Amino acid sequence: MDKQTVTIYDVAREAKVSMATVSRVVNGNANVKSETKDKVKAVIERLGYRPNAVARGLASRRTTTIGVVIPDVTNHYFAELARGIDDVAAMYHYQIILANSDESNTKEVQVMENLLGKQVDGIIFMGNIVNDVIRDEFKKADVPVVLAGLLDEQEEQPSVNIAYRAAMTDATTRLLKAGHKNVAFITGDLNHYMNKGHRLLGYQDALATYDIPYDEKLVFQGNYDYQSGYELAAAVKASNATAAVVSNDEMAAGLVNGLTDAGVSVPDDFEMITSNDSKLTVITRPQLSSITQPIYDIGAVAMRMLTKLMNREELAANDIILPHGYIDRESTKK
Amino acid sequence: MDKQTVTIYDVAREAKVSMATVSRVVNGNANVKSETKDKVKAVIERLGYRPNAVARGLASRRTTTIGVVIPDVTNHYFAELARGIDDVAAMYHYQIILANSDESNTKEVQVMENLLGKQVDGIIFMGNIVNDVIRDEFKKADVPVVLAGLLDEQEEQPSVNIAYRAAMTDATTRLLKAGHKNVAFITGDLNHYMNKGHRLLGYQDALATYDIPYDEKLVFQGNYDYQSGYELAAAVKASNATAAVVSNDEMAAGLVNGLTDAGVSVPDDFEMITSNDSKLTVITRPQLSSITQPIYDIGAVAMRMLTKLMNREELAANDIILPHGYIDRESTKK
DNA sequence: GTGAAAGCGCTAACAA
DNA sequence: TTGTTAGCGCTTTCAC
Repeated sequence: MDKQTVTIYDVAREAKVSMATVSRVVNGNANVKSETKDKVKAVIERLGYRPNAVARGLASRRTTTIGVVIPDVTNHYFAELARGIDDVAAMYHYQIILANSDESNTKEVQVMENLLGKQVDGIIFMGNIVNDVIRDEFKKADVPVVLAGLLDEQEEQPSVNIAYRAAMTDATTRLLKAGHKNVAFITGDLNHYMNKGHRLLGYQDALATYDIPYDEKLVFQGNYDYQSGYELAAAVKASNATAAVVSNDEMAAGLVNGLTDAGVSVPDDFEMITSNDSKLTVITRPQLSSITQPIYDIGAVAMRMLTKLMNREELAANDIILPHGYIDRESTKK
Repeated sequence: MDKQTVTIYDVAREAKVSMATVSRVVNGNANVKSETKDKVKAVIERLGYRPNAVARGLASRRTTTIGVVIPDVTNHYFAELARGIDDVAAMYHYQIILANSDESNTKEVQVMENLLGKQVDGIIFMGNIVNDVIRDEFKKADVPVVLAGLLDEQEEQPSVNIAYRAAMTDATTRLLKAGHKNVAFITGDLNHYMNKGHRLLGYQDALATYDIPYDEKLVFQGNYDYQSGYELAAAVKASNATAAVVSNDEMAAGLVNGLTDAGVSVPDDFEMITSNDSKLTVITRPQLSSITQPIYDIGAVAMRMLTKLMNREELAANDIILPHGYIDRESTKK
């Protein structure tokens, strides 16, 4: 049960070479005669030597570990991002330290400090909001930080996202085109920049195009989960809305069930479009028409971007926008 | 952008004490005069000193990092386990290196090696099967490994689970009691010990109690996902089954939708019970009656167990079984 | 192509 | 209560 017994020193002795040479073969350095390389490799194999990454990290000042702060792994949207991150991290031989933040500023700061203490080579940050406190933490980090599925109003950090505003315009337009005059906009906290500064504007853009006045009574805020969507159903039904665009799938699932339970038939009496195209969209009845977005890819691209930053390579663009789409299912009429 | 500049040495110099003393205050060692402690703390504050966990890990041979191997973060069941793990890990000041394995033996072995190379203090392993290859890897680990939501046929590793066999007996009995003679057993790969060695036996136990012969034609294997459940619907409908117990929620969601789409009304024509009580159970229509299990707690308890093992404390029990329950929803008749 | 040696930043005896 | 001094296992100049 005691850790690590065979060291680079043992290998050097057994192979009758210096530690430096062993280090070279372990790290694939070309400057080793192929015959010594073979000899060393044989000893490594025989002794079952496994390099100590901690010692290596201390000596080289690179840990090949990155930090990932996630609001909650249990949330499918973020889990999907995380999966994209982990896959390309593995591809580049990085490990991931994952930390749940619950979007609490206190926790976010604390996990950032932990991560930095562990000497991660970079950080990918997910969440719903970037405020001064956390922006400050980014500044204190001596390593690159990239945002995945998150926009900083200040645009200080590299990020990868989709065009939330345009996507919301598309979805709203789809409904307006069908003749709806009163389309509800159902979203999360409007203090979140992505909602207020992007989605809402996209919704308004569409209204403007159809010369429909913006009506605050048609915007509803939930907290992104199923229950809040379900509870919103009553208010939505009571409003004069005949359709809705929803910012995320869990709320949309709640809404469609809530509406159905309240005797409102979707899509006959009420049409709706959601935003994430997650598996939930096909589980609900009716299935949910949705904006499509490459969530996994957002994570993957963010991680790829981070590897470049860690290698001090130039970035072609600081804020990457991945393409989105739309798919018709059963919550809209043909 | 360069890492860590102020070291323990800088603090010592500024505070006019030795490194040892600084180390003591940082680690909360009691043997420091409170006035020197204050002095040192002030300097730490002023300089913005942040201990280097890598150096600490090398010197102390403890990294306060644990490895978590997970089949796929994107799977809600495992994500929930991971959340439980992370929460108690944070509570004990451990960080988590998360690695997706996709249940591929190759990947599992590889991530185990990575983790061990990083000198993690312990590992929590999740998956569906423990075979010789991976058992060997556990043996090679010089740190404790605990299984969460996974049983080893050999019972070599500490683990935490629920009584899958009894739970399945309960669910099956619920259906048998209602008068069903032909209850289907729908599960994942029967090569998985948890299915073959526990759930199936539990199903058979219930049948035996009701003197109903076991019929292989009533057992269906899927691969745990929505699609496979949906596709199984046709075969299930074609069989003489009038009810079913299902091993996981995604398959159950697929099955209920598949059945409904095929004109079979649940629960009127067909009753079913699922196993995880996840949010999916309330999203589907009808909502799914389910075995309830404390998934988050399984992760949490596994992590707690690991902390004990890492401290070389005695374990009261090697294989912990957490209580399960049952909840009636709409996929069974009252 | 290979080796010697000086750290990387910290902890943990052991002294004092 | 505090300081001194070895390391921890590796990378990385710098010589040879």
